[in-house]
Amino acid sequence: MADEPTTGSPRTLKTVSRAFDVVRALEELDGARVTELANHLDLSKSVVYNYLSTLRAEKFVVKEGDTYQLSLQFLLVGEYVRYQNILYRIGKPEIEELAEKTGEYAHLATEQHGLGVNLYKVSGEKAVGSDYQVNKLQRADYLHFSATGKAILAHLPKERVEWIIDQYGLPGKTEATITTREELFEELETIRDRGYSLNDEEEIKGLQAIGAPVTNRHGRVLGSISVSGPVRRMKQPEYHEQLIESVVNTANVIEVNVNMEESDDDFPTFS
Amino acid sequence: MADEPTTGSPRTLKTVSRAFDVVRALEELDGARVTELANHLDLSKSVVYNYLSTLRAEKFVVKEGDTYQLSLQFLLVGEYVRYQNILYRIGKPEIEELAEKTGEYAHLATEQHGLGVNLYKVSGEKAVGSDYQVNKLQRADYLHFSATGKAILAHLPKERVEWIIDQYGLPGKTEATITTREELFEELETIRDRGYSLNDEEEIKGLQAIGAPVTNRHGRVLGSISVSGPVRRMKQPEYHEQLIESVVNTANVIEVNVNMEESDDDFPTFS
DNA sequence: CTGGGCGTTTGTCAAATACAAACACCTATG
DNA sequence: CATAGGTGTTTGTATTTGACAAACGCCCAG
Repeated sequence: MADEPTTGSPRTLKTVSRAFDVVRALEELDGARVTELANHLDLSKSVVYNYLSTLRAEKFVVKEGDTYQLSLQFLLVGEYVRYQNILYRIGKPEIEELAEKTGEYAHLATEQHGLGVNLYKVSGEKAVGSDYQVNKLQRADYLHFSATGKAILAHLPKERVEWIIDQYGLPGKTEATITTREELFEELETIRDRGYSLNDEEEIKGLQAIGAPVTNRHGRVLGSISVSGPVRRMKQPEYHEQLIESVVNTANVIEVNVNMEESDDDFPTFS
Repeated sequence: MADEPTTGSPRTLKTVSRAFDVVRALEELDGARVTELANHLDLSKSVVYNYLSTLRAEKFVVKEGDTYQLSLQFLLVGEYVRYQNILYRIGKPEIEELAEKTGEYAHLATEQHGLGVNLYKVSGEKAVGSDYQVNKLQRADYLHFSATGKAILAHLPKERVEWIIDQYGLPGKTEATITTREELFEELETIRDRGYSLNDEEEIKGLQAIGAPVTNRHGRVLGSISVSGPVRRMKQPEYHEQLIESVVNTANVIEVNVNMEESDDDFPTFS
């Protein structure tokens, strides 16, 4: 209705965007019926019905009785994407070993669209937490308040970090969260200097994490790893040093293996 | 299999379908550039460019240099969908225990759109196979030649089984695969009678699997589990009986727990 | 310096979608 | 048992919106 000037650059297809609005709504509502979705999205029933029918024909949505749900197709495609990721393929067993050795939670993360995504999580023996925490990869989250995130930020080009901050800001999570540019850039330099990152109750009160980046041979950061646990335990001096050693060492092992494999990866895709 | 005349009941949105064509092409090609995709999909460059831009704006695609890839967004949504599935939430730890106890591969599967989807896999100590096999959930596959699939089919309404056969046929995979309706329906009755299913080299030569269904209190089948291993080992009489016992027992435990949690309404399922 | 490859942008017309209203179906309830 | 109000689904139609080809700018190799 309002005359949007035909926005110059990339012409975005509204029909496709709306399809993903439907997907997001189905996620938010944990499945929904036609009318419910129509209200939620401010579209007419018939339009929503057509989107759902199409998504269903594409097998990304299932209908159970009268309610529509996202289908496991997302999981299948998602697992494919994860398996394509070299950091995941190489890092997974190493992270498992790290969790076993330290007994703490271990994480493998990467960056996408300026946010952090966990590729894999394992909990060691000492790690106690809700089943939910361990089993669910939560949504993409800010990079500036996690150990994995800060390790990544520290090795991203400065202009990219600036872009990310412009895009998402630096929202606080606890009293310890870094929320200003200057502080953050200082922190990132410290991280680069000492080779590991620390999340000192900046995300969750009582939780500390130690992270280290994984970069490829060209200096590009592929992602990062971390271990985390209760501050009380994590802060004991000798234990702390030991953990840093383990994390940095594991990151190093992954790095070497990734770079050995990636030499073949520079070829253009065949046919 | 022929195209439907456009005038039909559910009006399907071509723009949305094409967006998913792009997604599938990106999966097939392991990422691609604009021109490559345009050729692959028989669309003009500019059109493909617009689809990619839109998918990127929606964060389901990332651009690395000049090549476009599916993003981890699929994994995040997929993990959400999996976690929504009660069979996964309840079954996962039980399947892990089953794999540990038996030492074999253990699977947790469900049905969607008439095909089988693995929700979870674990490999026990004795199970040796390629890393790939274990780590990757492959695409949705036929139900009629796996132990999990047959256990599911055996407890689906007959008309639904008919629909599935009409839709996908009964393609052979090995010499042992069941490829006729009559044989299959007989087999399904046997499975119902004895309470477990057997895949005797019907999918992969040399591999046997034992499966059992998980149904809810209304008799609707939610999915199934299985263990699998080399025929030589699996066929040893006492071991065989022991495995059946373990599988049926685990399925039962999951069933009880699911039904305790599922106090609410349930709808009959359609595709 | 030049040609051909690429990704991106633009103008235009036809096609594909949004909308509302009608339809069919349920299941509560007076 | 009929009716009212709630679904999901279908249809006709106006027009928004996406498809196309051609042009643009860029980069690299010959």
